[in-house]
Amino acid sequence: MNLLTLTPVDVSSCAPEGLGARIERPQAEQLATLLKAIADPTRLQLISYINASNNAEACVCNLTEPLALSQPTVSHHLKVLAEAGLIEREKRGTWVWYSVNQERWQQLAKLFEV
Amino acid sequence: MNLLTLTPVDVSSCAPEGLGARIERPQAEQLATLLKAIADPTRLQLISYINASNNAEACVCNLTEPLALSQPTVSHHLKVLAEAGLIEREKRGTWVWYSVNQERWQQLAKLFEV
DNA sequence: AGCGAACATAGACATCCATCTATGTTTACT
DNA sequence: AGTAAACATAGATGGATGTCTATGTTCGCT
Repeated sequence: MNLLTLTPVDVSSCAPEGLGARIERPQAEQLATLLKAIADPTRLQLISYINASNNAEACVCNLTEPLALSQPTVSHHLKVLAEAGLIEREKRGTWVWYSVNQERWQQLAKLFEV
Repeated sequence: MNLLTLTPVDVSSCAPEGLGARIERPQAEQLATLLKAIADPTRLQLISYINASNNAEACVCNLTEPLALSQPTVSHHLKVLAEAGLIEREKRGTWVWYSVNQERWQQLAKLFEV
């Protein structure tokens, strides 16, 4: 359960041909795990807020107030997104800066190209 | 709760600028509802199986066996997808044929174009 | 060293959800 | 009309999940 040693699912190998061909259970489960990470209103807002920030990055303290959520709740959601490989973590001093993994995001887009 | 009178969310207006700009709670919730519909391994398989079938359509009885699920469970998932506007229903005699709404599917893809 | 700020983790709790069995509804066929 | 098949709906149940409060950890500053 170490965040740093997590190896996120390889999106491009999840469904190489998108959803045009039959996918079997293991691939479907990996894909679903990835999609579940973004299928939450709070996490969608977090991603959009990070993208809309200066340098397209934000720390936790920048996100709690506009979302009106407690700090642990925001941390929890960021962890879910990070475990899915959709955002990246960078610690600078006391602050932790999160940014969207654009490459991974583009891989996701390919899933919908039927 | 009538399936026929449901008016699915207009995907294109959900997040007109993708997730590059801040989205507020109501839009985020609509989007999440849509994404939750596909964030399930069984429903991902259903979509892929439908797409891979003859004429890109399938009836319930074609889907229960390969997915090893009960018929009511399959019907339930198809209903969720239909309510999200991602698949379409067409009754012919005793059979009900489901097909993927390609237009709506393409709209989804645009959400990931950051 | 000690304190405060930023963030993570743990645990609790209420709600949602995927699945099942049982049953209802519609259609085709004899 | 009666029966069987295809599908939907209802209700139950175990497990996942979003949120909170309380607490731990790390870092900078005096």
